[in-house]
Amino acid sequence: MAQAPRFEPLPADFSSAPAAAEESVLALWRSEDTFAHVQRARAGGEAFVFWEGPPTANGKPGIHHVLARTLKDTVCRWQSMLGKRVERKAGWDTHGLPVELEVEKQLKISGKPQIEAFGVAQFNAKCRESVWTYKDEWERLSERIGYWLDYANPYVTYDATYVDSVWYVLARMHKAGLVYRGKKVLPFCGRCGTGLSSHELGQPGVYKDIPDPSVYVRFVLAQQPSAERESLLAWTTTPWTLPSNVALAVHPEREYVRARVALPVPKGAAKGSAGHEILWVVAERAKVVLGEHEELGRKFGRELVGTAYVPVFDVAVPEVEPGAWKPDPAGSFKVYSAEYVTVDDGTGIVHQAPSYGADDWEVARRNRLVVRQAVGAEGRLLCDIAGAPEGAKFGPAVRGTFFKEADKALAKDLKNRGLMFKDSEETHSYPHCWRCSTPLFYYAAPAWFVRTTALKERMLEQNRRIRWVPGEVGSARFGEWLENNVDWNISRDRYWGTPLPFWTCGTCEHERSVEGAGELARLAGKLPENFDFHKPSVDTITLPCEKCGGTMRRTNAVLDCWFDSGAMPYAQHGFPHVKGSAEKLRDQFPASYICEGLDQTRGWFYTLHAIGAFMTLEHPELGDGPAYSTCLVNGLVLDKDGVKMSKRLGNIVNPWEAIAKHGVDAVRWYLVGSAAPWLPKRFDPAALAEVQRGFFGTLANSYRFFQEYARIDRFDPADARIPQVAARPEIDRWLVSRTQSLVADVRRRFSDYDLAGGARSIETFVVDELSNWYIRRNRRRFWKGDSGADKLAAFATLHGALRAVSLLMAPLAPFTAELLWRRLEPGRGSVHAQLAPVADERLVAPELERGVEVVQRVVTMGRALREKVGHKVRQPLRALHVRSSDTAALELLRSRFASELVLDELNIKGWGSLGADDGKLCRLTAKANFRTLGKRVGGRMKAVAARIEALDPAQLALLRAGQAITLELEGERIEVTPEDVLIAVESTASFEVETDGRFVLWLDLELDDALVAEGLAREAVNRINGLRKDSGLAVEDRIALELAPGDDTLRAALAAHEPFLAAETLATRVRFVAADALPASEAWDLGRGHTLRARLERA
RNA sequence: GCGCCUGUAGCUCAGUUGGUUAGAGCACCCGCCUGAUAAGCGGGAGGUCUCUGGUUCAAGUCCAGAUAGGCGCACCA
Repeated sequence: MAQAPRFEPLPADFSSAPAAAEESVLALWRSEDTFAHVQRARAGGEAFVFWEGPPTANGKPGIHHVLARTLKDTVCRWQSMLGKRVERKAGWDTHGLPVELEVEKQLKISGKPQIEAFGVAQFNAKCRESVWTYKDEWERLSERIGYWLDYANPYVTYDATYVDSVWYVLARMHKAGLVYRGKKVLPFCGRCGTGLSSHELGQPGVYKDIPDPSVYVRFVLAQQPSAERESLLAWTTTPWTLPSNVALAVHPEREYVRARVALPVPKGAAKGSAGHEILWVVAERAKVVLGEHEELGRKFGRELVGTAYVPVFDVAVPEVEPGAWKPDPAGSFKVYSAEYVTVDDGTGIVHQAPSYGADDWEVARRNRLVVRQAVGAEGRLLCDIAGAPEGAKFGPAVRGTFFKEADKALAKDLKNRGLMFKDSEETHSYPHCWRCSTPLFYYAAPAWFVRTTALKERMLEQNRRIRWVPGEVGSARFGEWLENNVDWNISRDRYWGTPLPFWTCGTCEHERSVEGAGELARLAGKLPENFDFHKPSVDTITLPCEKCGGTMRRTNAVLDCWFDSGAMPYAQHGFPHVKGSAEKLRDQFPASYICEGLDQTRGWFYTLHAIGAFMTLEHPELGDGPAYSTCLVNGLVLDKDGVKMSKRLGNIVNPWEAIAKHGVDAVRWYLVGSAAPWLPKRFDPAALAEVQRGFFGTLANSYRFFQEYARIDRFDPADARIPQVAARPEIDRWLVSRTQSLVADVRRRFSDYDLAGGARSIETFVVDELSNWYIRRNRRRFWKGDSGADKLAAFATLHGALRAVSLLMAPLAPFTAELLWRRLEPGRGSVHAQLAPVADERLVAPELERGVEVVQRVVTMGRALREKVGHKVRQPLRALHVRSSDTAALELLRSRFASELVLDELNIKGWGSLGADDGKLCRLTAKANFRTLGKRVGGRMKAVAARIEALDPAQLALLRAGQAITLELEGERIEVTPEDVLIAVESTASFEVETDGRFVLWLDLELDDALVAEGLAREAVNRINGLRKDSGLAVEDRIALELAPGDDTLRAALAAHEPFLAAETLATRVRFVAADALPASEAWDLGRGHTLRARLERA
């Protein structure tokens, strides 16, 4: 016979210091290389494709990363346990502004001129280093939280093979006609000197409320029709755009009023004493903007078109070539019509600065207006406009002033010159650069675009095939985003990024794309030694123009780094340039599952989707579906008061601290199990402690219990003498049945991405059913001396349940599961290499599960009743009486199994009466079963319900006997079956009962001498065992006991129950001595006036 | 302004296709147990299911509106 396994105890400090135990698991995984082993074991499995959204390693990971990574890890582990091959390639996002910004900070430089001065090559070298600042921290945390990822072979977005691949994607898009170069008004960051894409504008924290000026400016008519000065009144919140003004716009179909308004007067002077002026505003706004005024006339907007006015600033502002049209200087400083003008605020007259607004740009294009730029790409004035008055706290609006800072000086200047009608401040939400926080401005700059609008329908259609969890993120949020899709600005006038693979000819403007380093080498003749894709070396490569023979130079820009990460499905394999990458891509596309934060809707979720929509067209072998088929979205992690974590508030939870204190399994379990993943989550350390204690503590105790006795008895799960499940006692079959139900439930939920639901199911099972019911009920079976079939059955049942739990919890709590599994199944390797259990339907016993439910219900009521009547459970009582209308439940209670459970739990000698109704102590009441009847009788439900409540006992008896009865209602006959009537019992007794409508319970409270004696014996056992514990005895220590009862009744009672007493206290010898023989010991009060002294020693 | 989500006990959350008396954990109060023991268990108290209206025989659940919070979109001339 094989050696029985030694069930090792859990680490002694598992409950008090779980982190140490987890570290030991990590050490084991490291030494065994468990991850690699599991991956090898699944090498032949069907692929479950997971893509890791690449983090940037130049920032520290936080607690929200623990949530996201746990969700990723749990699903991957689960799928792996389903036998799937789950490749888990790590990835790093290494390009882009955030990196450059970090390096600028490091070098204590700021802005493009300083970078250029520092040297682009050196700057990019610094960037390449900087991206790894926190790589170790990321890897350490990922390892510590059990996030299994292949960090040995990550994809890195700056790697040559990666860039080579991204070039391929871009070049294919270019060849498909989807890439174009345009001049567009874009949100622009002056500090970074580059435009932002619309999804960068969607990053959290971009829109911030800041005070903006709100100014009403007079545009004085060039032709003054009367002696009183006449102006068009325009409103703006961006005075800095006024020097670049070239036109005004009005709505053609709106009415504008010519209003006579009193000029402002000094305090105390009569209104109008300073004279009047005439102002034009849209009719709807006249009252609000002008206040008291005299209406002199009205004109439609279209009638105002062509009206000329005097420029507000008489300075030479640089003009720029719009490119798309030839400007006509004669058109400047006139009124034009534009449909977009609204009357919700302002004056209905909109000042036009084409370079700084998309709508303005469009008006300028249609009317061939001149484009003036007083503010350049750095966000600073390109010429002197206005000085600051003496003593002003603000500076002048001179060349070099940052646009936001020019506002005050300009406003002051307008005021001094009498052109300011009204001047105030309003708080607006204003966009800021998502990384450097500089206020953005809209600016017309040349940029490269991907015509994603051409893919809109395809993206919408493919989106409908993605399973979003939760669904509304896809249907509403993402869908809406796609509906409003605009072309993707992929160019950034920066340094550290994938260079755009587009070359243009200086002579004939011919433009071409390059698919990768190979093609570049072919076109250029050869590439320099150690060719690097990055700036500046790539810019040294020129190509001969295939059209005119001129010289083609690469466009200066680099790629939006979001494109990098969106291209990871292809570039992580180096597709198509790396050998074998085509096969690899086909195997690993589309993703079965991705999971990131809600903020990625416009980030990675979009870029993957958009590029996927194109690549699946280019490469039909990739299928016609979306790039990913399931997307699990997780919400924000807030602090315990529901406040967003921020450095400023100091409420950031350090993941390391939480992990050190409670162990990462508790953190994982809490984060995933406490609520749906997409809901904002509060991180409450107190709740975390509760998870650790309540669930993990109980589970550990359950294992400890098993382990202790299994070891003593050398239990072997492979023992041939273990009875088949069918031959085990009911309570065992019950737990086996519940175990199977749990397996089925968790399988369904985990496979359905309902991780929280699965966690809850496991937790309920462990705490309520396994620990609090099964183990508590069956403790004695494990203690008893013999090693017979019953004991083996108990061991096997408990072992099976713990085994199932360790397997089911493995994806979510990988450490604890491993600790348990390795002890329960020594020599079988890692729990993570196992296949998930499959429920055995044949072992599910619904009648037993129902029976235990009934038992638990009656026991709970019985305990409440005992409490009510003041008899503690130690005092045995003669009988328990039960009344119920539920005949099936009564039948269950009568079974030996249930009877034993109930009577033992409640310490009662036997059933008193167990019946439906004796007509005296309780009464039956009937209620309609709305669920079954409702559908059938519909509108007559109320009447039927009333009739059922009024049924007489004879009819109830019929129903209880299983017969249907017929009700007459307004001439109609309604058949009522037993199922349609819910019969409840109600007590009519004058003494204490416990009832819940289903059962009525009462106790036989009469105590005879025998019951009292037994109660006393139990009291004695209780005290003696307390003493045992206080004396520091081990559980299996035998004792010699000396008892000194205070009176003869007690002496007789204890003597009568001596075998019981001895057995319960493990006394090998019990000796009764005189009361004064044990003077040193404490006298216990056993109640009813009895006292007892005792002494014990180890036998 | 528009869209989505959330609002259930003091706190954190469950609540299946509408159906009898809305549940759990924590905290609180009162007990119990003591061979899992620096654990464990039971009982009690605690709810106008945010509000209003509607559909329905029946609404925490469906519909409409309001309200509060969150997230997103748009506008911000």
